[in-house]
Amino acid sequence: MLTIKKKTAALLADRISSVFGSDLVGADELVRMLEYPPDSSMGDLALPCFRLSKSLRRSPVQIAASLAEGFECEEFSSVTAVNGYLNFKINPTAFARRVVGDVFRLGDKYGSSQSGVGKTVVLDYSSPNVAKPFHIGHLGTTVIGHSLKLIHQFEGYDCVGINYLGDWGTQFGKLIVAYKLWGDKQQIERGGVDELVKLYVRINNEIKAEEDASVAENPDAPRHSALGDAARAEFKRLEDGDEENLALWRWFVSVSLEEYQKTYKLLGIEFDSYKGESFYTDKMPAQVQKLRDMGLLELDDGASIVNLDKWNMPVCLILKRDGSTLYPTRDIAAAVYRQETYGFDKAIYVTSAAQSLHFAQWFKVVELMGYGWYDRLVHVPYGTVSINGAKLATRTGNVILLKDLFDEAISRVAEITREKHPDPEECMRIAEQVGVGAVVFYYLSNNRMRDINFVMEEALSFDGNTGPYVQYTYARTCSVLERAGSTGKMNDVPLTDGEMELVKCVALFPEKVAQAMAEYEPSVITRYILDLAAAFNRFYHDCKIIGCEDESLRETRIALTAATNRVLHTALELICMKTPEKI
RNA sequence: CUACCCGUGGCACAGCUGGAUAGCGCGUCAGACUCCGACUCUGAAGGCCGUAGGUUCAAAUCCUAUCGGGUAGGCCA
Repeated sequence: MLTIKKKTAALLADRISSVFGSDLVGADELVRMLEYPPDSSMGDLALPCFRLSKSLRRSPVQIAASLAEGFECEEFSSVTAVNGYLNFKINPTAFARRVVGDVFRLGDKYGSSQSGVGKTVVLDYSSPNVAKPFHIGHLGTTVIGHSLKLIHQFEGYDCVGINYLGDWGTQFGKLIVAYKLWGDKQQIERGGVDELVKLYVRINNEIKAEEDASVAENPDAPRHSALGDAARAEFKRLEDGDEENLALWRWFVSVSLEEYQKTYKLLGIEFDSYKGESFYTDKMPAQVQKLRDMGLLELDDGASIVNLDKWNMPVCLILKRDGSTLYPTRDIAAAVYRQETYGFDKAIYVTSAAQSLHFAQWFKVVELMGYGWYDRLVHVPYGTVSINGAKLATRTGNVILLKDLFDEAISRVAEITREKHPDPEECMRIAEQVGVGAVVFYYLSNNRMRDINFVMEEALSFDGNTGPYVQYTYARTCSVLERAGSTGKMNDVPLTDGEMELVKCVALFPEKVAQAMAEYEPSVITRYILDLAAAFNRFYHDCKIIGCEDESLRETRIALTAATNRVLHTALELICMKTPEKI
């Protein structure tokens, strides 16, 4: 399948060499040079000839004129030179026929260039911390990460989605102490992760109180807490394989996971691996030894570090003064394991931009260690989220749990759908798809690097550029097709501007998918969906479809609707949106 | 102090591998449709693209400086 640009570039390359007898400009180069004019009245595609003027030693105006002179082919109804631009007007019927034909022929593969066939990509995303709240701060990594996985799968990659759970560390010592002191098994079984969080918050407060008291008593002595000591001791026992503590730890993890699964299910997310931090504890020493053997490790103030001065970065800490490991150590060990296990062509890490330095550092360390695959590591950062203008803070209670966010969204939608759908089950199903979709669409509308101020009212709005708007449009196409009873057929009828705009928009999809993947940017798809929905709604408004008198025109319009329906479906799924046929 | 990210109409955002009159949504005002689904569509008002220099035939887009906001920076993750 060829996109308009590729097809045009191929024709142009021939044209240029036959007119100027020069092979200076290749088709690939021309694809990059071609652009869409700001106004379609100028043309559907344009080649600015300014950059060619140096190599062809002629003025842009002359070049455009020479190329336009007698340039005829069936693809274009006209090729004209305007102020140094070579403007192409597409032959509408042939073009529409080809585009819609591609959509019908390729079905749910339309838009994919299959550029990832035979390659493997590992995606590390979502990764919540066990026994800590799963809140909207995790929405970015979860939704962007999964969307990137879907996009890569669509392009033919073998994908491994990894939920790198925060399931190890001193917080488990604290949790064990807290549970033994105040915990209630049945309460946790009933209340789930919320109860664990309560225990965790309580012990942290008590430890802080003890420390403050110790300072008040003797300002010169270091801060101290008996509970803190107990927590460290329990974690040590856990590390040493104490059965009782291990059992508790497993239980805490499974209770937390159970809760997260509910949210994942709403979003349609499944992971291929849940290997968390705990899995890598025994894989770190080998990497530390390798660093030491290679002479990369330096002692600094008792800690083991890798000096990164040469690369204008602060040192990367590998071991604490007491010899215990750190975050970068674990990430390096995990990357090595994943390369050995999956042989990835790309490993993508979706985390907050706040961690950019951390990733830059350990990526560099991996390179220094001589691992040839260091350049396959990709950090995909995203901006931070605030709520109503205020920063997220567990302590002050300024958090919105993901499950509460989705519950709220769903119940608001349910109030509206209830009138239309008396069947409670159907009503809830639709409310779920639309409510969750509204939040996801809102989040994925922006450039991922932009900081988001999360305003519930806006996220759940139904007007304008929103999830409900595009899902509604999709449902409308479904309804039209159902009433039509067929998927139509492209006939040789003249197309209006509105119809052509829709066809051009459909034709753009493959480019957008490629761009979204190249930039690791799901919002490219989100905005494309908006364009497509708008183009369809204009078409829908201007043209009678089912009620069209002319049979061959009616069939054509139904086919256009079917193509739109197909692409909307594919595109929505790429950004973790459900596609309800009725709303 | 150093590094990275962001700074586009009242609000929230596209456009940034330089290219033809800077786009979309919300809000405001005025219309159309009320039909294939409660929706949607059309038009108007509103921007010296943070500021100042520079490169170029051409700068919202590249470079430099500067201001404002955010994030990170050795024993947390």
